[in-house]
Amino acid sequence: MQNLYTPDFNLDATLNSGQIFRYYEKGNGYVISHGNHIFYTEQKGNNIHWEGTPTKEWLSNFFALNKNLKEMKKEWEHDKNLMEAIDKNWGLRVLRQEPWECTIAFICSSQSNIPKIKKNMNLIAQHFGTPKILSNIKGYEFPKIKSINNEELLKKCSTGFRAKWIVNTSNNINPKIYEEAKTTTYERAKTMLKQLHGIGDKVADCILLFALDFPEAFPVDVWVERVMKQNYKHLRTKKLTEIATFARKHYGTHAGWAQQYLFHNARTKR
DNA sequence: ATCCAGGAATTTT
DNA sequence: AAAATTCATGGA
Repeated sequence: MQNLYTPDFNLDATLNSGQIFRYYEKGNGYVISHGNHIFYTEQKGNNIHWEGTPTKEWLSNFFALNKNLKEMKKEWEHDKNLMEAIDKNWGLRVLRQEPWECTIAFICSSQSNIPKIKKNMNLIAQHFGTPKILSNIKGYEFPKIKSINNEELLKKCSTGFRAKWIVNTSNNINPKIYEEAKTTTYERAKTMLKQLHGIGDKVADCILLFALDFPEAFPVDVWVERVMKQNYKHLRTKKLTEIATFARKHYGTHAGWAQQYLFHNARTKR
């Protein structure tokens, strides 16, 4: 296995915080399928070991190792509740995903839950994607853009009423949308994504944050809504978009990372 | 404005 | 054990 130095990194918290869905536990680590890549990885202290298709460069980018968590934490020191969430899950990182897979995952996420999204994504990869087997590591490449276009088959993936959104988006998406979105402003990129079927404010923010390098995007789902309203009483009467706007100002350029800590902490505590 | 779509997970009774 | 509720988008 190859080795990668990963300071301030928590593989368990990162994978289990509802960002990616095609992975399973194996041995002391995980088998992860994402985009075209399949690999096994496990963490030992400040290093991860891995084997599979990715290069070291791809993995470093995927795990967003260039981001400085200690600096982010400093910017958020005024927020006591966030400090608690961070300390409990130190090393949780926002991954840099392959945008198409991320798009489909979060269209599936609407009115759903993490175990079910995992089921949807694994079935979609099995039905529409290509199997990839590296000795004892088994996974699927995620189907290419435009190829997820059979509504009947999508319904067999338990996607329910989202099946037609996926077909519609798959057929109508401009493959260059991601490159274009990356080079424009947060607001404009969000507007572009929301043209697609099944993508509203929350799903758009997830794609911006998890795949398009907009760390300020602050997706507000019920968990985050609850925790924000609890921590900031003046938000109790506000709408979701107002909460998101407040949070982007309040937490700054990496508000989305703060969101990821708040979300994971809210879901795992008790 | 309000209701519903499909469905596993979660919470309440 | 069984019943009610959860959950984000778009269309009626």
